[in-house]
Amino acid sequence: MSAEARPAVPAAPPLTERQEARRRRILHATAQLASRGGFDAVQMREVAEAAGVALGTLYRYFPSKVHLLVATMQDQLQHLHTTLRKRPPVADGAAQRVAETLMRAFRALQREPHLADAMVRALTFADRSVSPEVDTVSRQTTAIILDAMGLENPTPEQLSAVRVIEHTWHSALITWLSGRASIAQVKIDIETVCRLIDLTDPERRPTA
Amino acid sequence: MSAEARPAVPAAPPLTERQEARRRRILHATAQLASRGGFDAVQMREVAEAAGVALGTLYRYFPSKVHLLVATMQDQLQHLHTTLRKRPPVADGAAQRVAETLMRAFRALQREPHLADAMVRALTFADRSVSPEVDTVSRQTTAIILDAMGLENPTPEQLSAVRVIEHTWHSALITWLSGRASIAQVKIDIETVCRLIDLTDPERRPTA
DNA sequence: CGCTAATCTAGAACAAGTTCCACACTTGAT
DNA sequence: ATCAAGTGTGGAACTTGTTCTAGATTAGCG
Repeated sequence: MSAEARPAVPAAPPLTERQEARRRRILHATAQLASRGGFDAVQMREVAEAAGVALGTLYRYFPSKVHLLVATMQDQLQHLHTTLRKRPPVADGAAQRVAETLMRAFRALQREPHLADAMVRALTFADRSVSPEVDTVSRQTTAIILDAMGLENPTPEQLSAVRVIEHTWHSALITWLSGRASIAQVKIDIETVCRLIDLTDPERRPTA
Repeated sequence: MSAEARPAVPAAPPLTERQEARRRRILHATAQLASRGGFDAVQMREVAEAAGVALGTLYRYFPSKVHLLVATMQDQLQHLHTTLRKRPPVADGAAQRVAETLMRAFRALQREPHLADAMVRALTFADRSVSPEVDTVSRQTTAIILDAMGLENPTPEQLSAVRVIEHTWHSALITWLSGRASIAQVKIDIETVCRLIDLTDPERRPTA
């Protein structure tokens, strides 16, 4: 139960400089290819070639295509989080700030819809073998949302709301990526779900 | 905008009896295999063999593995909806009834977790070429939820809430299937998102 | 420096989704 | 009954993710 235990990731062995460079080249090539044609355009052989690395090496660094794309998403989320920290949302009220933050993220994704496709599809297609990595993405997303809310010690109720917001975020992205929902529709869904934040704000409705 | 247009599905050509039987055998074989080992266990060659049909024929009926599994989901949802109509939820309040309905569906899925895995993974992995079919699933789900709410003429606001509930439903299922969330966690998420229903009930908060 | 273990490389091999092809069988219209 | 078009069959072939192997390279260490 404690946050100490890290059973699945005992410790990433420290990488040499060349290895770090390889890893970076791989992720870069992946993002490049993904930006072109989405999930299908990320072909392991091509990634390996573009990164100047043997196929076997690629698989040593990332044990599957999904691992590779989830790692790419971690990378992108990192950037996003940094950017957001520099320019926090300005809206009034936690709900509005979260909605603003997610809409900003959404606009960033719209600039590279194919890349978004590759990352999100990988994320939801991931099976148990990728759970630790997907979990990291989930924690990053949670951190971004909590940041936007400006909370230090969220209540369990608020954490539930955040979970539901993440669910909606992922699923709404999918419907948009597969052309079943418009940008406007996604916006409405995000705003709708963000209402849950006010609903679970102990300031407003003290212990319901 | 009108609900009349059906651009992508001009009209399914009527199937002969033998064809209907083939289709049924295919779907049955699919559900069977999926129940065993989930998405990966549904192998097109095996489905074809189990259904007593040539591989090419299988592909004539369902143009991809994802199409096949989404069709399976349509089938299962049909069953579920029929069952639910016979025994509607009994809880007080729209939100409670929807939560009850979804939890019932969730328990049904728990009985065949591998089948659930196959169907849900296919659903979220589906690309644009499967949009019409996925949309059908979405409409079925919407119908089930609206039934539970007991609504004839939902407001746009209520429809938004329903959309968000569907998002949460799908995404929560995925986190459960990939072992990142417990059954209890899914329950909490469902109950949390269902609160949106009360929030958008014009009876309770007349035009906010 | 010289050795050993780990890492990389090139490429073959394998697995499963998908496509193709040549031929057999229904079916429906004449 | 017969012919043409459409449908189904069996199986090969192609694609791309993944695994495996044998031989170079590299890194750390005495």
